[in-house]
Amino acid sequence: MIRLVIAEDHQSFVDGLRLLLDNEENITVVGSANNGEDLLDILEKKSVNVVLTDIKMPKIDGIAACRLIKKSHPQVKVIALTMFDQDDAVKQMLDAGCDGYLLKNSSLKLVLNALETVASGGQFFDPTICIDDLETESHGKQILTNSEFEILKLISLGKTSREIADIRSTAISTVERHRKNMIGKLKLKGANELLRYALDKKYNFDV
Amino acid sequence: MIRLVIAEDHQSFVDGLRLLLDNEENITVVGSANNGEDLLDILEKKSVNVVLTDIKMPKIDGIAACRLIKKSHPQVKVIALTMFDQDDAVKQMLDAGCDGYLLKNSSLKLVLNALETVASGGQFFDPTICIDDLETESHGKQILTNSEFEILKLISLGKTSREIADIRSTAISTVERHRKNMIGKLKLKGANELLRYALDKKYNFDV
DNA sequence: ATTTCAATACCCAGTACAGGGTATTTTTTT
DNA sequence: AAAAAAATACCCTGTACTGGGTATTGAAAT
Repeated sequence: MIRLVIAEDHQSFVDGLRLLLDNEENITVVGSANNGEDLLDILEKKSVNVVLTDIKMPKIDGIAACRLIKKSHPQVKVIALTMFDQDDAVKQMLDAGCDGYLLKNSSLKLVLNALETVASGGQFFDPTICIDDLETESHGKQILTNSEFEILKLISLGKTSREIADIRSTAISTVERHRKNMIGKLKLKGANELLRYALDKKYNFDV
Repeated sequence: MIRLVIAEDHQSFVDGLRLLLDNEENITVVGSANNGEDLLDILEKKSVNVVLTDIKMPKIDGIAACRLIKKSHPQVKVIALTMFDQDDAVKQMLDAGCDGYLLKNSSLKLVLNALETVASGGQFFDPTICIDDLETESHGKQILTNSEFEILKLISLGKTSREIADIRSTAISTVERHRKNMIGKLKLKGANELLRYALDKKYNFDV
């Protein structure tokens, strides 16, 4: 029997997943949290085998939470959830000792597969995330060029293309071109996702 | 002698503050961190009296960090730093047991005052943050109407107005109207800030 | 020495949203 | 029952950005 806790800051995602997993006989969702602090609280109070946790969460993020869990409850298996295929985040999560990772848009079947695999002592890594890239640190890293990275940082600060162009003393068209290129190579959809990606990336600006 | 650690996301702020405090004889900055995890690490390794910490930080935020510090090192004094006068955050920080809070644009004099006050066992709260408002919980809270709040959540999930209209079975124009009203009453500028606000607010969706 | 890549910059068409105004209906308050 | 607040929906104009395409320049790689 898998006794699962879901930690994810979007409650609707939690609700949806709970609903899907309710039909599974060998899985009980014993609790859910919207942040790392609540997750750790649940671990103190209930008997849990597997934790499915978002990487980016308020209060204590998935990486820090995983580290703390592996220290205090080493028998608990941890599977990371990520929105994007972010090498750095996944790498840090692996470093924190997680037992698997999934993209948030994974099929239910894949989720079940992952849960059962880690519950029985294995590891499960979403096939669409390429581990080889993770090993060759330098390779997966330099996706963005210097200008792109610089612009990404400004985007994360809430600047518009107009403002970024002024700051960098270039034409707006150039900034827009860089945005488009980033959206293309990161496989994002629109300005919103780029902003979200930029905000997410701040995790790694200091690494 | 005050043995201080500064924890703050923006390194430039840390550098600036370090420089200012270097001239103070009774204060030694024994370390600095850009995230909560590193902050806790420093506490393990060095002898520290006072921690000056940002509330919003990667990995482990200031509130969670404060709680953990007060558990493991109850003698260490914690002062919170906030960019804005954010009632909820300050309230949670107080709840976590912090000994004071400052706005980031405080004068050096105020910072020194705060450091010395808490180091000698007192509490120091930035006078421009009104505690009275903090008590009357209901007061500052119900700014957004139900529909607005619902739409804000969908915005935080990255939905466009078109998608939100579909989900809620209303016209796009209605969603756009709610967006405009929110931007107006929250004094924001544009879709980006609304998205950032929506993402920020997730701190409180679960409170 | 030549190819390749990054950075720069422009064009056009189309979408998403802001910022303004207004109007109708339903619900809540009084 | 009347007044106020919330939710709904539409108008128009302007801005920001996407999704295409293309071209020039300098630096790095081969």
